[in-house]
Order: sequence, then C-alpha cells, then structure tokens
Amino acid sequence: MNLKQLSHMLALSQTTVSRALNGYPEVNEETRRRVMDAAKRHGYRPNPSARRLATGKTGMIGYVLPTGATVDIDPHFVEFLSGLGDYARSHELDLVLSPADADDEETTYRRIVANKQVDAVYISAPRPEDRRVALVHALGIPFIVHGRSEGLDFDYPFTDIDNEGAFHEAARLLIQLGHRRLALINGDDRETFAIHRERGVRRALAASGLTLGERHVCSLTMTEENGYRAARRLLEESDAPTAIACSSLIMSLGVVRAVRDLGLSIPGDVSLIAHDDVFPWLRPENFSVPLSTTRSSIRLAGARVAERLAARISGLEEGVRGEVWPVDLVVRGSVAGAPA
Amino acid sequence: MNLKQLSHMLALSQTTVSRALNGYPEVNEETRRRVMDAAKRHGYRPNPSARRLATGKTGMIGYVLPTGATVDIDPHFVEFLSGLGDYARSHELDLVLSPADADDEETTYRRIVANKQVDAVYISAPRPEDRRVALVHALGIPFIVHGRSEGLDFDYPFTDIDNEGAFHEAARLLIQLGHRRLALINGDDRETFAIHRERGVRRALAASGLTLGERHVCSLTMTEENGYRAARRLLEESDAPTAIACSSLIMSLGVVRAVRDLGLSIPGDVSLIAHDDVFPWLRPENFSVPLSTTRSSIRLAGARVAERLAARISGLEEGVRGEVWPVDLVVRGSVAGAPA
DNA sequence: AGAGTCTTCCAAAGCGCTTTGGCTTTTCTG
DNA sequence: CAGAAAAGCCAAAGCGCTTTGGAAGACTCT
Repeated sequence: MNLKQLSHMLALSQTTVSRALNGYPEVNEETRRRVMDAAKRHGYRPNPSARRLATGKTGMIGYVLPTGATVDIDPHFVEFLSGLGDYARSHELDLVLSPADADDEETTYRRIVANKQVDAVYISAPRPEDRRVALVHALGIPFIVHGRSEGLDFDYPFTDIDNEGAFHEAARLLIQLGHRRLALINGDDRETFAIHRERGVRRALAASGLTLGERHVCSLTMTEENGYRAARRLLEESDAPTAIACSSLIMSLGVVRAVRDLGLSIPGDVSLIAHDDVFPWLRPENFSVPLSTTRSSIRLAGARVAERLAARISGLEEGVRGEVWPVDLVVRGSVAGAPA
Repeated sequence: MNLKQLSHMLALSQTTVSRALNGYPEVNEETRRRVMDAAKRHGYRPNPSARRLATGKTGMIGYVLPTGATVDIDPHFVEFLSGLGDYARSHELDLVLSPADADDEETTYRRIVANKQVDAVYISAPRPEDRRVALVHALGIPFIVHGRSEGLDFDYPFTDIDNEGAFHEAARLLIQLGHRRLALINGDDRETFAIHRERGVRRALAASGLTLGERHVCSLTMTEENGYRAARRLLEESDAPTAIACSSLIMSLGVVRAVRDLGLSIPGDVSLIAHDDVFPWLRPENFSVPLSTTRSSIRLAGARVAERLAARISGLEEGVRGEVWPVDLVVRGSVAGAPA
C-alpha cells in the first residue's frame, strides 16, 4: 500500500493525503480524519526510502564505531547503548553504527554526512582538540558529544559528568582520612575524562600542600590485568601509596587482586575508591570489601544524549549548551584512615 | 556531484555511466575506464538514498535491540560487535540497531522488513522454538542466527558453538578427577545455549552413572552477584558439590568470592571451570587461581556472522547450513582431584 | 456586486538512482 | 556480401514520497 493507491481510493490527490498525514494546516480537519482513518485501516506506512530521498531526513542517529583487529570496543558502550536505545525507541529512532578504520574515522564521518545517512551523530570518548568534534562541527550535522573535548576554538553541545569534581572529592576524602601518598590508576590519558580526573586529584592534593608523585599516576586501558599490574607496581615501591583512586570498576578488580597477592589488605593497608559507571553485572557493593565509588550512571547519560539528539533533529534544541552532571561519592568499606 | 552532472560532463547517458560504474557487461571497457576515472577524479559517490529507493538495497544489516528500563544488554554484545564491525567495515556495510520493546520485538522486525530498511538481519540469544527465527524465516529476509533454536519445523542458517560438547568435556574432566557431585551455574535456561550446556553436563554424568542433582543446577542472568549467590547456596548445603561448571566469566568472579567468603579454596575444596567468551578486559588466566575454561571467541563469531550475512546478501551463500564451532577446553589451576 | 482574502485541494516537478526496451553500429557467419 | 548476431549506447519510465505553484470555490468587506 503506497501513497498513490491510498490517495486513489480516497479520491484525493497525493498532495492532500501526504499533507493530511504529516499534519500540515492547509487541509480540512474533516478530510484529515478521513485520511488518517483510511491510512490506519489499511496499515499504510510511508516508505522511508522514498521519504528520505525526498526530504533528506532518515530517522536515524549515527555513531562511528572505530574497529580493527587490535581495537577493543569499550564495555561501557553497551550500557550507554541501553540508555540510548531505550530513549530512541520511544521516538522511533534507529541507531546506525558505521564501522570505521580506527586510524581514519574522518572518512567515515564525511561519508555519512555527505550521503545524509543519518540526521545526527554523537561522539564519545573525546580527546582534547578532538578532530572528530571539529569535523562534525564543520560539516554542520547536528551532534552531541558524550564527554568533553578541550582547546577547541568554538563551543559545542555536550553532556558530560563532573569527572574533575568527582575525583577531587574522592581525593579530598582520602586526604581528610590522613592519607598523604595517593595514587591514581587512570584510563587512557589521551582522553579528556582521564585528564579531568587527574586534575581533580591534583587539585585536592595541592589544596593540602601535597602532590601526586610522577610514578603514582598510571594511564592504561581499563582492563582487570592493567589494574593488577598498575597496583602491583605502585604497592611494591618503597614509597607505596596508602590510597588509590581508580578510574574503573573493572580495573579495580585487578587492584583488589594485587593487594591480596601482596598480602596487604583493604582498607587496612590501602584505601581504594573507584569510579562506577553502574554496570548491572558488577556492583561495587559486592566486592569482597565493598568498594567506595564515585558513581554516575552511564546508562542515564545514553538516554540523555539520545534525548538531546532527538531535540536537535526536530529543532527543539539549539545553541551549544554543554551540561555537566554532578557525580555521587558513595562511601563504603574500602576506605579508612591512613595506616600509622 | 550527482549522476546527471557526471554523465553530462562525460557526454554520456546516465544509463551508461551507471552501468559502467556498477560493472555491467554491456559497456565498452575503454568507456568504462573513462567513466571510472572521471568518477574518482570528481569524487562522485552515488547517493545511497536514491539507490535504495531504486533497488531496495540498503547496504545495511539489522539487529533488533530489545530495550526497556529493566532490560540489560548483555555485555557480550560489545565483543560480538567488535568482530561484526570489523568485518562489516571491510565490506562497506553499516549496522542498524533498531530498539524494540523487549516484550514485542515482532513489530519491529516487521517494520524493518516491510520498510526494507536493511538487507539482512541477525538474531542472537535464540530460544527453543524462537518466534523471531520463525518470523524472519516467514518474512523472507536473509538472516543468520547466532546460536541455535530448537524444535522449529524448518531449517535455517546459524553459527553456533558446541555448547553441549564443551560442557560435556568439562564435566568429563571433572568426573575423571574423581568428582562425583557436580553443580552447574548456568545462564538463563530459557535460552538454547544454556539448555545445551546443561545437556552436556548431564550426558557426561550419565555416562558414569551419575546425575545432576536438581538443586545443583542454577539458572540466572550472568552477573557477578548471581554467581556469588548461586555458589554460596550450593556450597552451604550438606551435599555441597566439589566441582562447579559455570556459564560465564563474570559469574565466576562471584563464585570465587563466595568460595573465599566461606573459607574454602579453589581447587582444594572445589574445582571450577567456566565458559570464556574471551573478553579483552577480563582474562581467566588472571584470576587469583587461574581459571580453567571452555573457550570460544565471541568476537570471531561476530566476524563470521557478518561474513555470512554479506555472503547471503550478495547471493553467494544459499541454503540453510548451520555451522557449529568446536570449543577449546583450557585447563588451568582451578581444577584438581576431588577432595577425599 | 466586485474586489480581495481565505480555505482547501490538485497537477506536476522534483529527489538521484536503476533498469527496461529499443536503436544504432559493428562484427561475425555461411 | 547479405543477413544475423553481438556490442554499445540512449531515452524514458519507474522507485514513493514531498513540495512548489497554482486554481477553484467560499467568504468577507466596502
């Protein structure tokens, strides 16, 4: 059932039927009702391919997915996706993942924009002076950044959490508990979130006249193994830290294992606070020693990004407002006063 | 730059240019070269929206993503996606995720097929008599099932691993080591993979005149917490198992924690074998006691599914061949002879 | 009543591609 | 060398929708 058939059986022109269906004002309410009715009764659904050729609108939001034999997709992605998908569904939006060579995402961005394959895109895991952000900005497609870049000479819309604030608070708590030697086991510090977290820790330390030793900050992809290695290296040093802030729950699994392997204990010998993106399958309260966390649901962020993308597509949101969500500090058993 | 312009500047008809570009035979090789050349030089890329309206081909593969406030996307998904994306990229395929109400995926399948939004779909986590499989089969869109259904009155193409064989081997090893009371901590047993795994364990036990006690098999979503609960319940019973087979690495984190909480040890008091889908961020050899596993890369499966989808789209693969991959049994420190 | 203004609808021109059917020209065949 | 077959190209008709530019009729106003 296409528009032609429908309009023919209504003895109306395609124009009128199309307009009736799309809510244009220049059609009699009585007529509109008739059209709507017939459309529903015959299960008419406009062909999206035709519509997108005519309008350029696709009803899809895009994400460029870096791939490659050595490229691992962040497990956080799936949680973000849960939120994004949940919102997208309610607005009849689909998500298209365009796989790209991780070393050349630009080509893919250009392609999906030039081909009008999606109405908007989002960008995740941004870095300072992120080229993708600059690119989509230049290309003029609606977009939202999940996270923040830095050092760009223009403003752009983003949704981020207060990584600096979160880690500042975490560090401040540890310092208040008497810790003097803190360490940070961070994610990839080419990404802004990691930079902000480090900044937060440093700021808290500085406020008490302390510093973050150069060897006391690690930047690694967030795997259990890397958490283990980092913790092990840190704790075997002569000036081992008495408290660790860790950027991910997965890494802290490794940290906990390292602590145990070294015959140390949490929080007796070392306090631990990690960032929790809220996974349904791994919860900080269930760690052998319940883990203190800075918590922010990445799933909620996904839903929010979808919401803003939808708003931008339909013109309801304009401007370049960046929003920064506060992060909860949840204190559990893994922190205690510094050992004597 | 569109076809019209290009053909005009080549002084050829759109027909000829289109055919030259798409490799049709009825065009002079010399002409084809000229066309190809000009196309490249001017960076001509056919508009996909127009192409899909004309041909019905979209260059996209689809996946219906169950969503909802209480629905969690399986963390395995992201690894599968890595493989799928990696292959898809090399074939210029995009992946479209269509979020659906988890209680009504059918509507979404019908929509994406009716609208010709994708060239093929894949289905994951199938159940016996899976309605989605029956549906896409009936709708006639090319598809591959990742995993297997059961009890369907038609054949269909799938890529699965030998779950039954894997858990049969695992259980057989444990039995050979003298274990008599095995337990299975399984995933959701409404899904075929879990049924097959249980079947494998039972078959191995039966071969030695043993059985799987009713209370010795748990079926839960695969979270750390559920692994803990299940293990704890099992090990606190009077006829506690001396060996556990576990369906996921994440769950076994909880199992290990439970064992430790109860003052028991692996493998002294209880042997443990888990299934490993191969996550980059959590590796069985790094467990405090290196974990024996049945191993199969879900990422490879993703790539294979993409490969088969691409083949089916281009007509290179036909028929309903199901393929079943063997699974490695990797023995590490977590298994030992049964305690006296 | 005539002019002007709405209201309501329509015909037709796109959107940019593929493909059918046919028309020349060239090449082969007996 | 005539006739048939093959090669190479083209015009135009879709694909199914939106949107432009009217037009016809109804209504208002002076």
